[in-house]
Amino acid sequence: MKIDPDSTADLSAQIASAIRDAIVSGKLIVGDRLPSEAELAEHFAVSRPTVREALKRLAAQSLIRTQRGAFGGAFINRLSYADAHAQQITTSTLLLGMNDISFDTACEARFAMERACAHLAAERRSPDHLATMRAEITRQGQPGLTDEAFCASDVAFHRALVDAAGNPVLSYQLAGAVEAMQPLMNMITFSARSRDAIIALHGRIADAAQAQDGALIIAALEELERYTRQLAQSVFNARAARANLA
Amino acid sequence: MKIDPDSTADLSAQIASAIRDAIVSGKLIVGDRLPSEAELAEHFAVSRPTVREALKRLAAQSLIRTQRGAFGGAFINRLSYADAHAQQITTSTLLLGMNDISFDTACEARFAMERACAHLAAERRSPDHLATMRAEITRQGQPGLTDEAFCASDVAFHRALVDAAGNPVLSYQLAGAVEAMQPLMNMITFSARSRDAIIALHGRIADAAQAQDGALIIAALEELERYTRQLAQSVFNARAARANLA
DNA sequence: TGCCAAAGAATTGTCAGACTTTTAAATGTC
DNA sequence: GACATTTAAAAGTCTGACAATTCTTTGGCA
Repeated sequence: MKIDPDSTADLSAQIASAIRDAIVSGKLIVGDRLPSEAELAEHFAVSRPTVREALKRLAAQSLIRTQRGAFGGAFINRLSYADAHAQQITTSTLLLGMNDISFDTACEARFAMERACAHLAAERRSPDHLATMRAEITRQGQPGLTDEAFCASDVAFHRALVDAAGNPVLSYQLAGAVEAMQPLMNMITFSARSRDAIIALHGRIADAAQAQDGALIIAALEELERYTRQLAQSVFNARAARANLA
Repeated sequence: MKIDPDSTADLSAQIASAIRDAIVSGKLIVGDRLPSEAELAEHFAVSRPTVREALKRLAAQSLIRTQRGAFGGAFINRLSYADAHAQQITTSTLLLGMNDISFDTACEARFAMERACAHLAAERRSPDHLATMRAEITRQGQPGLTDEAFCASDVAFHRALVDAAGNPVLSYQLAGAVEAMQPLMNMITFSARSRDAIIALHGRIADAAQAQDGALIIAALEELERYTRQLAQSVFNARAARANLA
């Protein structure tokens, strides 16, 4: 592990890169312990605070974890689904929030990916997944539910559908797409009528999953996408009209 | 922005969290300048190195960028597609590399997602996308190409297909799925015969895209998935047999 | 002998203070 | 008004120190 002496970048960034490369390339493997901060400082010919900044960068990406005490130190982390998941959601949320992505673009991407799970979900769904979906549908019909709670339940429903595909990689990838949409969905006001329409479509999806009919799931998802985009359109139009009047 | 005085976590982690929350929740918006390190240190009642470690954590996630000099400081970054992309690929690659994901699982997820782009790609593909696909097909047929170069060209081909869907969110999400597979694909030895088969399927995909026929793209992708998984199977079987003999 | 408690050592976490480098604004000069 | 110089603010880095944590070892006791 070497660093380029005439790079203009921060030393801590260079050191973090060097270690990250060693991890990604497999030179350092899960469970390995890095040298102590003092040894790393000596190796890279920098001070300990600089090494520490580099390690914090890696810790922020869940690449390493540190442990205090004798025989503690920095250890290469096994990147868990949960960690990857969390990072994925943070990144997707920020990307959608900061880049003026249109609701349509995000919606299109999300439903396109979700439809990709339909056939696998139909084939592999367990009673557990079906039960979760039914439970969320029930929750969505309860009176007095806030829009936020309705959205959260919607996300839970769709996550159950995705998880039903029984492919953890797919679940992880989809998590970002589905959950990152939530802030955008939260901007929508759901009337009683629109909630009923969405709940009915959810019911069709659950029925189709129960019947293990992938094509039906896709059909319902397509209708849900159409309806969601139309709903968002009318909400945004109404808002724009109000803004013009004021 | 406050930190919990009786948390057991690192101060730098707590401070990073506090600032990250402010960004995600929108209290800090793109372009905003954080207070100087000295001011942050005073605000959180910690030392400057501790603040710096927190800022490095955020910088590792591309949430902020720092600038030296007068009127420099830490600024909230607009998370670009390129940054999100890079993070997505790193995370996915590590997840696949560290968690004993079977080739089949990763392959299934990847092709399921890619098929999700097919109809949009058929509809929106530009001459540019078609040209890229054709160029990569030509490259793949060149004699003397290493397996790594063949894989890289394969990735480029599929990226062109995904980009043809004309949805940046989809491209970003798919990047992880497609590119993270590359290390796994690199474990395969591609014989001349298998290369020819893959190239033929790529040709069918390009033809279907040109004809704007989404169903044909999907059919070719399904065949490609089948073939890829079968190829991997036989390579792994052969390897296992050799291992048993030795 | 066997077990428990205390000492010791290694290592990260945090702090204080100083110095260097970079950068942009303010100032001065022609 | 345009260009060079000064200046100040801020990040980047270093040194040295101490605190907190945790495993190992050692010592004492029954």
